[in-house]
Amino acid sequence: MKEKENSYMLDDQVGYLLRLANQRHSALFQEVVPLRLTPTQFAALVKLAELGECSQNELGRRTAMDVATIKGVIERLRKKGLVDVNSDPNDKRRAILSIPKEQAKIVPKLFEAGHKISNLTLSPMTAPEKKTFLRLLKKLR
Amino acid sequence: MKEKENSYMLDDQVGYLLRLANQRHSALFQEVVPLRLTPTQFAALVKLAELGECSQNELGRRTAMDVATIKGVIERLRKKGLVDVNSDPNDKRRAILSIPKEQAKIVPKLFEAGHKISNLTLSPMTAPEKKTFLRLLKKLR
DNA sequence: TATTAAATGTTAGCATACAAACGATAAAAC
DNA sequence: GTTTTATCGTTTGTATGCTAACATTTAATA
Repeated sequence: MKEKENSYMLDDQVGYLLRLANQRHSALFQEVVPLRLTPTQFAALVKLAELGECSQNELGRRTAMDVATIKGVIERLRKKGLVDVNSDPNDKRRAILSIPKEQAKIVPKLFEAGHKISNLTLSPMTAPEKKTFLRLLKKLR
Repeated sequence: MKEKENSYMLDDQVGYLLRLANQRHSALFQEVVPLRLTPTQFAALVKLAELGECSQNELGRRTAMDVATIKGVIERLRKKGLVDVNSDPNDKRRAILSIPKEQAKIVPKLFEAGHKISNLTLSPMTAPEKKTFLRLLKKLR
């Protein structure tokens, strides 16, 4: 059975609903996250914490950010003192990123905030719904 | 049972997955949509087609766009000749938006493209999965 | 009626997000 | 060993998306 193409319900379309869900998440994120981090800054930081050290391009790939996007994100994190940037002596193209030792203690706080934000975002769902939703959402990568 | 807060899997978090799903949708959108419309330009246009005439602020509310965002979107649509902007004689604050008569014929093409994009975006899912996913996604508004 | 409050649209600033083009460097192919 | 290709990072341009402050106009209230 084919859809009628003389009608279109914007409010039922997956793209529109994804935008709304993102808006919801971003608003909750902002209320909970420490240090006024943005979602992308947060993603870059926790992934860098996971990897330990990493080049800028690789961190971008691991967090699904364009080279131009990760560049700006790292620059703002650097200004906040949350990321160190050093040049790789073995590869003059590379910039090696790391979290300064003095800032290591914030990582557990980021994890805690992250869990809280995820729970808040999914709070309109029951436990089995959350599980189903995340499973299906992962298909859209 | 409480989550361990000494670990955090970015790739399993709803916010990150929503960003990835949005990226997927945007890429497909761009391949299919006519006139190089962006997702927000598209949303504003089809909602305006649905409403017939509308003030700028109301169109923003109906498409979940901030006043500053809808302002820029309408300005770009106006430059493309896809939206007319006229001042309301009964309310000097208002700008009345409409789709020019010469452009009315593009609306069915937008609907067709919109259906195609939604189908492509959800193509990794089975029919029942699509239904479940959209039902759950609507809870995150 | 005068004051207050609310709605509409504008502008500026910050932060993604992506495309495209570029120089420098390193790796692969010949 | 030289040429070709690929990778890394930078810069520019366009388009959201939000906050905040603002002027104008309209509606509500005292």
